[in-house]
Amino acid sequence: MAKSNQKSDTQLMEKLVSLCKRRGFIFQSSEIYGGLNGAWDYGPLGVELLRNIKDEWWKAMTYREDVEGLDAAILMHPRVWEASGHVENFTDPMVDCKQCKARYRLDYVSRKFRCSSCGRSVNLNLPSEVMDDLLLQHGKMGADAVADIIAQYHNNCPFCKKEKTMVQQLVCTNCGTVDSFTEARTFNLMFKTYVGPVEDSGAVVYLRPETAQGIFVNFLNVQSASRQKLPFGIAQIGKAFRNEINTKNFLFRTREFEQMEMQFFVKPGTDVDWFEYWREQRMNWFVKLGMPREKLNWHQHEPGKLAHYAKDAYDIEFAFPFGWGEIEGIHNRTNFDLSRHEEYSGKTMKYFDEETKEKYTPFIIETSAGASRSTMAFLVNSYNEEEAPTAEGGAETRVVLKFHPKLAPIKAAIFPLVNRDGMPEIAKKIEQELRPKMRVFYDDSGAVGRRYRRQDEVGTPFCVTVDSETLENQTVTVRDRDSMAQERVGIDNLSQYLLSKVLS
RNA sequence: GCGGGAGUAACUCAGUUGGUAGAGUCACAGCCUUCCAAGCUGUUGGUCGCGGGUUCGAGUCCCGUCUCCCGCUCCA
Repeated sequence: MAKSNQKSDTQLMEKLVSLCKRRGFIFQSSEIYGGLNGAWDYGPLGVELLRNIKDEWWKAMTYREDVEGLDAAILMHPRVWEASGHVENFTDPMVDCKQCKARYRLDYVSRKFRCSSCGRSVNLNLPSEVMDDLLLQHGKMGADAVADIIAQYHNNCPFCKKEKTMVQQLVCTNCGTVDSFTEARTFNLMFKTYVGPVEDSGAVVYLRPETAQGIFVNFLNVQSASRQKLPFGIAQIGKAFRNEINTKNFLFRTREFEQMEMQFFVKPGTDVDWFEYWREQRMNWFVKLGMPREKLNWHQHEPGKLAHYAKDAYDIEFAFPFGWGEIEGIHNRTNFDLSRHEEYSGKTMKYFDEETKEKYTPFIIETSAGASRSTMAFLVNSYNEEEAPTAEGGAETRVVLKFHPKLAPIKAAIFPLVNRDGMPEIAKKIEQELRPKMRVFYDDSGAVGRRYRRQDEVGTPFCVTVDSETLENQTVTVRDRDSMAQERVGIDNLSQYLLSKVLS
């Protein structure tokens, strides 16, 4: 993001957040109690938008012969998260330098050993688990206790030969200050809770930090129940939870969020081709729903920075006002997950290929989209302010959310032009006819121009108006949100007309 | 977690040296209106984020805390 646009970008976000609250898209969680950090509620229009996005995803991903649906429980056996690596890798001990306020992951802090007697420094070789433990104990254990542990491996100082004098020192790589760190604090990003009324460690379970594991552990259940052959996928939409250190940017980084994930199981060796296939599919999905390609970006994870499970990984990023932000990840997870679950559960996760008579552990191509993040991206993308003519011939700013009709919370609004001559009655009848077929809104208050603008602000693609001509020939005007152009349509054809526009 | 900014009606914001809390918009009920908001009349709506303290008296001063925004940091 260019610096010069920073202020207007911030203003854009503020206007959007304000509109979201005022019109019932997004509210802050527990607002009357002062709010809960990083949690948001979807209001009447927000939930429609979110549902529409999820529906479009579900149709695109599961209305095909090679993908099945699933809805796994949020609570899973705790061993799942040991197998997945989340217990081990989702924990980051962090320290802050008291001198320069820099924050580090503890394992990135440089360290040396020093003799507390003669003061000379030396490199020591200790078993790695001892090294790790010493780091974790930093600040919590006295120098003597540290010296005792080191003495089990190096009893004497190599220089002055005194016993039990070696202590560790942590060096800030930013300001060079020695031992100025806060106590190590661990942030496990998984929320913990307890099964049953007793809070003992045997009953600990986690709120899932991703929906994917529910798919992996059900791989063979789904495969056999649906009689699918490889390659095939399993799709799931659901909430996930991460105890983020910092939440940020409205819906972008929250502690509770919703994922739309599809895990595609393939024969090893075919994974690279499927990876490319799904990348293309997923990018197209966003474009078809109205996102300009130039507002979307591929970000490839650097080979050295890939997650522990991944062979290749691309993110689809959207141009948010605060910069590029990931809205979906397409990852080649290899056979890591199934192999680990096989190891930890003792149950086979292998697939038997009837045709080639081979038995193997499938590779997995993951498409993992954020439903919450996508909702925010679609909101940002749809927000427009434009000059619109007024009745007096002047110009006013028109705020309009240009949602794709499939995503719009309200599909059509119905107005009587004026509240007399039988127009309200006809308009009411039209409303009742349309309501079972799509989300509609009836409005008869104020001038019709005001009603149009109100609908623009929530992204309603069509406004139907009953006027005096309706009384003569049974036609109404249908006003297009984006062009503001009107077209006369017969009441008989109205439902068909709108449905064809809304569904295509 | 650090630094900076902010929090007063549903929204955007005023609020003087500490002295009974305001405006516009929105909403609602009418009136008027024959196609692109801000005509008329009336009405609803605020423990000034929350909790302490100072004071005869706090939206205003002090302390703490929560939340939001920006920048760092972090983001298996």
